[in-house]
Amino acid sequence: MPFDISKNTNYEAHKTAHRTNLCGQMDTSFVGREVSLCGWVNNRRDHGKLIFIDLRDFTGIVQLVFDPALNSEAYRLAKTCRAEYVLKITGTVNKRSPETINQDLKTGQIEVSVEAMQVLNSAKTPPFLLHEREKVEEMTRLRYRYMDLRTDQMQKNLRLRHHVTAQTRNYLNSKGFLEIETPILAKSTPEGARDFLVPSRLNPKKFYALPQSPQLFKQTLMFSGFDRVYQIARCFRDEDLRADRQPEFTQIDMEMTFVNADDIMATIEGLLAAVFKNSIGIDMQTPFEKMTWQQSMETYGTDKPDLRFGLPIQDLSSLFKDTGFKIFQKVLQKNGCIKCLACDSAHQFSRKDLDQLVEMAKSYGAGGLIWGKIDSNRDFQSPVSKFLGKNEIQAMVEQLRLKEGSLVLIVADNFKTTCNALGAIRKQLAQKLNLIREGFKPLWIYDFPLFEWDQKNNCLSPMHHPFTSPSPETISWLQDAPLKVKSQAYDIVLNGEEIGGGSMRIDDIAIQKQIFKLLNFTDPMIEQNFGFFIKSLEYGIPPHGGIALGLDRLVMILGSLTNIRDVIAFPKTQSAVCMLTDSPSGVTQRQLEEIHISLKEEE
RNA sequence: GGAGCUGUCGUCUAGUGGUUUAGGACACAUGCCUGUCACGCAUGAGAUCGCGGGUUCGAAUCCCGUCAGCUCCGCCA
Repeated sequence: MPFDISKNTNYEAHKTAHRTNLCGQMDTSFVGREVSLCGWVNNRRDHGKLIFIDLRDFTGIVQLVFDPALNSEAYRLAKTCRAEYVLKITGTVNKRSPETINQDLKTGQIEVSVEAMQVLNSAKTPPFLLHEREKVEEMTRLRYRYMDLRTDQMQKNLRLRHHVTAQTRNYLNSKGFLEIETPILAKSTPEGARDFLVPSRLNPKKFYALPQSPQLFKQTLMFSGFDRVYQIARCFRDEDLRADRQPEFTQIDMEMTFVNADDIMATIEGLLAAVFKNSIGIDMQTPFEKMTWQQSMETYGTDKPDLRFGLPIQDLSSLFKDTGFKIFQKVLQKNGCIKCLACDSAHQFSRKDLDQLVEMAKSYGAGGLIWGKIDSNRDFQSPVSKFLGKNEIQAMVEQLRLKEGSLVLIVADNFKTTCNALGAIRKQLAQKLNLIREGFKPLWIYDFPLFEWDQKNNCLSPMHHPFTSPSPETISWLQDAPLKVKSQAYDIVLNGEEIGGGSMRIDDIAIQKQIFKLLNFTDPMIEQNFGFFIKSLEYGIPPHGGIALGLDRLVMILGSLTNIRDVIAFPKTQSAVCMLTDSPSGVTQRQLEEIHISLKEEE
């Protein structure tokens, strides 16, 4: 069930000098009582001698009635009211006559006959109708964010977000966690995303960096004996934006001492179960499903699979190992693989649809996409069928259990590209065929490779971060075959979104140094960037690990939304601009001089 | 860095080379209305079609460029 504002409001607490109650609170239990209410004019209906105003606050809408016979002054004022005027009224709650009850309104059983009114503020005509938010272009809503935020939807989203952070604090506090803040003006590090830099006025030519995450600080707090800490931490990464990525975002960031990965996962499962139960009333099954990285890539083509539908990727490499089909031959010679998706309802896919899927595969770097349909003669109708042997087709039909009307989509390329392309197409098919079931499907992905190969720089790079502990089972490969080493890292995935990730950390200085070496960090570089950290490892540090949840994404999923801008009060556009404040913007010459910066002329 | 989609009164949109003086709905203004509830009725105001070039007798419409928004690839330890 969706988040309900009324169930999460302490009405008594909102009593003030101006008002006795809230609008959405009004029901038949108030009949006969005099109340004072404050709010905005949602709508005015002027019948000449009788005026209705729908008064709105964050809890809902209540109908006010203005009758000149009751109070001519209030009636006269009501005539002048327009949408979004701010009112304070005092009146009596009356039961509506049966024929005037509005079933669509929570407060529709009653209305307030206004005896006194004060217009606290007037308003210009709003730039868009609040109840038409869904239709209004996002650009307009972001420009007038203060109006957008008045809408039911945004009120609900941000109140849900608050509820999630409140629940998080409650839960973690009860488990012995301390909330400790770490610096926002932090240190730039060479690894990972681009840093946002902040020049230092007091230290010419030097820069702080905004933290990409509080990683090293929270580990350091473990070294200091705080045992377990968390933080609702703002993080900054100067990378391109997406529907689920903003340059500044919020993590529920935590770290624990004397634990193993299972302890951390159990803690997160408890936290998420509490959050789901208390915010949207969903009971989550714990423990969550777990899957190795390898299995996830093989089966779903991604490390963040959406388990609300099946449609597994299947491997055809061995089936085609002796094929005469040149494309497959070449791929297999280069240690690539042949994988496919198979589904029913081939008739739903026009030639145009299939061409689009081919384009999609190409956009993910695949050489192409081979498609084929099983027709009524159980033949494989495909542009490439003439290149395939009869027995190969027969074997494929059997392995994939194809029947009339089956559609097969094959990608042959290197492992990563094949998975990537088919993973994306799998999601596309599920959407088109309406296979995505309602509900929430969390799972853990674990057993990640410790490193991946960076093609561009021709070196190893950490899959998670350089402080991730190798798994004991594979650590012996570190020197000779580092790409075979698995890490003690884990991601939590929900409905196809990565909502968090963490790891057990390295607590052995020798291993930490070895990893830095493997990553091609030179000694001076280590000293300069992680000097304090390496040094601290020498002073007795406990085994520790942690995790960070993406709060924005979590709330987005809880609210059944499709972009995180809708759960952020003041988000930025795809070009990282704030449409409300028009940041970023230029600064004065004087400001620049103070921070020892001169600007290059535009080329 | 790349691909795709979008841009017309305040808002949402119709319009795909010529009866377009750019139409409608909602919002807005004025007036009427005692039971409406995204009230109703009447009248009115409101857009040189994101911006700049080009093609054409003629451009909101076609072409090129550019800007902005969105989705995606790359990127995001």
